Amino acid sequence: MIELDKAYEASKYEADIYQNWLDSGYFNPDNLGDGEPFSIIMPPPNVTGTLHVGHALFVTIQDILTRFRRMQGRKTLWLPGTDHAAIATQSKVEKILTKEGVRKTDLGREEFVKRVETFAAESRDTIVGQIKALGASVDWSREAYTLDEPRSLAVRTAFKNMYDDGLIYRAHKVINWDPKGQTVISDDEIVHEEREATLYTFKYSADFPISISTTRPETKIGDTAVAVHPEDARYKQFIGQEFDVTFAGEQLHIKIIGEESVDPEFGTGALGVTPAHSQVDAEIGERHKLPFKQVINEFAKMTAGQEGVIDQKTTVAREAIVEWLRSENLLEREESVKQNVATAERSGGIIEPLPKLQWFLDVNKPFTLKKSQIEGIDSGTETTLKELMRQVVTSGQIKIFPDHFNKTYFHWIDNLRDWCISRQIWFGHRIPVWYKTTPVILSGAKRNEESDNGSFANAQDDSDAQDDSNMYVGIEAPEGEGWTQDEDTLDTWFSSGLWTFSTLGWPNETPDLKTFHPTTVMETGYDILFFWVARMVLMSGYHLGQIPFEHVYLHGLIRDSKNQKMSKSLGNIIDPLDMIEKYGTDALRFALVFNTAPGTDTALAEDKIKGMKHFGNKLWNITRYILTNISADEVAVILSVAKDLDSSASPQNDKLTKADQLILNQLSETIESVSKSLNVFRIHDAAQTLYEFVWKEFADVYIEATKEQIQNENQKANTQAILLHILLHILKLLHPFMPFVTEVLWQKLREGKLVEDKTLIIANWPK
RNA sequence: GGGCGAUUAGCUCAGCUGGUCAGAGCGCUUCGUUUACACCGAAGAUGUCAGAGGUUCGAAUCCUCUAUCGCCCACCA
Repeated sequence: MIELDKAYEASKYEADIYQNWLDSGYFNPDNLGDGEPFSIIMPPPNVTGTLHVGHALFVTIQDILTRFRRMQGRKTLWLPGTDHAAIATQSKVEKILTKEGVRKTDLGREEFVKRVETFAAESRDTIVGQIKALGASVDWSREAYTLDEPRSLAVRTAFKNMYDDGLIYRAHKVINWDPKGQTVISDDEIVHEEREATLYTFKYSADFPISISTTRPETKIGDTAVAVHPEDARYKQFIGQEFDVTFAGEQLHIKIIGEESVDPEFGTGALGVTPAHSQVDAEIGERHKLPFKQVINEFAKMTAGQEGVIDQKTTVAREAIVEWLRSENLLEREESVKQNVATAERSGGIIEPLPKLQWFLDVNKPFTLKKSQIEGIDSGTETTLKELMRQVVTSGQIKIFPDHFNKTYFHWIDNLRDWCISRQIWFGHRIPVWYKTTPVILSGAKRNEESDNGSFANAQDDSDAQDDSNMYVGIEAPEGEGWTQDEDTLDTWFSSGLWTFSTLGWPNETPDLKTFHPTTVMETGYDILFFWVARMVLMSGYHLGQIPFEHVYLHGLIRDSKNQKMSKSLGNIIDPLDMIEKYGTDALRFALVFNTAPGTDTALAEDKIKGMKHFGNKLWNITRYILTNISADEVAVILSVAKDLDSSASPQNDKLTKADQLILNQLSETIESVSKSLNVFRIHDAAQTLYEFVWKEFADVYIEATKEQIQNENQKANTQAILLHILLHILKLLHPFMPFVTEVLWQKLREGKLVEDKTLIIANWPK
């Protein structure tokens, strides 16, 4: 019969097996039957380098779900892709250039973007190679990239549609400026770091009646009001009064206002309001129609104040102002406090709130949803993006798993503000807006009477931005001379939000879109529930009137064996390719899903992967044992007996021994349990069940029993048939988890004419 | 400040809708060179399931509180 090596050596087979799968064409749903469609769009890895174990985890989970459904006869699509990851990729390339002593401004925009594209292309190739190494059964013929031409068309179309509906607008607002990265970023790209700070309490000037407290005295140059609680007996009498003071050489006009939001218990109970340099103060400023006085520029330097303050970094100016307060005897108190400082996730720069002209997506503005398949929102009725995002989860149309993330999702939506979608970086989707004249650089632009009256030149004011004839918003560039495209690019999550349908051909009404959208499952990390999952819901709801996916499966983060985050600096990174080389892909895959719960972080030790390699080897040797106990001339008989086993759930064969009956029962229980678990995404349960069945019930008990049974001529054929019967089922059941070793063994059985199906990929899932 | 989650064998964790749920992997101890596998097999040790109340015929599993840890969100200047 067929000879097997004593041990399974994964590296000997994996590459060939994967190539055979590709050649079979079965990763492409066009080559499958007309079963019920099943689709997963792969969360596109960033083209910033190579894959880590986190990627290996999501590839494994998605591949398990995909292979399971394909074997069940569903018309299965798993569509792969990569993400241009605007800021992340740009800064990566900038770092590389810096090492070469080159700055991006030396290259110019066009040349720089070309460099980034080259880097992205190489990175993409690496990533594709790794995804293949992991055994992903994706349809490469449909591979997408967030910045390729079809996706660009989708982005421009989406922008245009939302602009026409008044959801995308351009406005001069206080935004999160990253002085290090020189771009605006959204609320979600901010991370708060707790730091020690000094809270200073002082008066602007000796004749000012109220003391205020702040950790940032330098911003007080931009104060235009002092807010107190309207019921505060200490200050009530001042509300409505206005004062002119000289503060550190700067003339300030301060109005005393009553604000419910001011806490009388904190500090002096009075808040110096700096509308231009604080998100909160900006809101107060809006409510009270206060002037916005900008005193800090894009480089975090002061644009006002006396000598020693103006043109200085904010931190230097702070010292200077405190010094001045001391010398003027205005400083009343200094105390140490803990403070949350907003920093940019990517660059680490400290966020400087600034008023700037940017593009926003309005999440609260009502619009009419023309064609709706959203439960609870009828076609032609009004809704808002926020309501839409909430509704699809409330109604249960989208099911999030594990379900406690529902609460997190709602919590985020409740706190959601308009999304700033423009970025001052070069790499990305250029905003599809053109201006008749070159837009002015807005550095240092002040929001005051002057600027509103025209010093912005071409820059539109909030109110009339929508209908300015000098501006053109379109899918393609406008005809005629003298048009200049907006310099900014879009937040990478804008294009990512379109991912479930831009990958399927939208805005064209393609067969793919019709067949596979809404997609069946979105499988991704819980850490990007807000960034991405919510944005996809928003975009799909708005543009298609559909949910983007029926199920959301959130996986946890992979940590090291000591439960620490993996990072280069800790040197505890587990490289999936190393593991594949050492233990084989199947071992890595099984280790990643074995004994882990969805949505929970998991520790991964190399020992665990090693252990799972042993499991693959066990399977190998089980097959080896069975093959050595079947001779070629027995095959026909064995197959005919095995066929009988297949045809009835509980064979009434009176020759069956107790051991035979037991294992057959255990098999049907295992089949039922595994299918059930996979149906509800309990992958770890399914993995555990299979492990137990294969090793404990089949190998340790039944196979041991067969060593005697097979000597008995009465039982021999039966025993051989049952061994084969169980083995075939195990290979099928285990295939989604360990695709390589199961396929190798399947092919061996095929050589021995023990199975007919050409490949396990489309073998029938056991029932 | 608000929210979410965790606390189960030495380590890492699984235990879905309460009743073979006290488990798995790794590690550990002893024994075993039987032609599937030493990447193995057999036998074995370790846990008042964080603590305190409560619901129940019955709770690791549901409720309340407490403690510790982790994460997310947030404008206390």
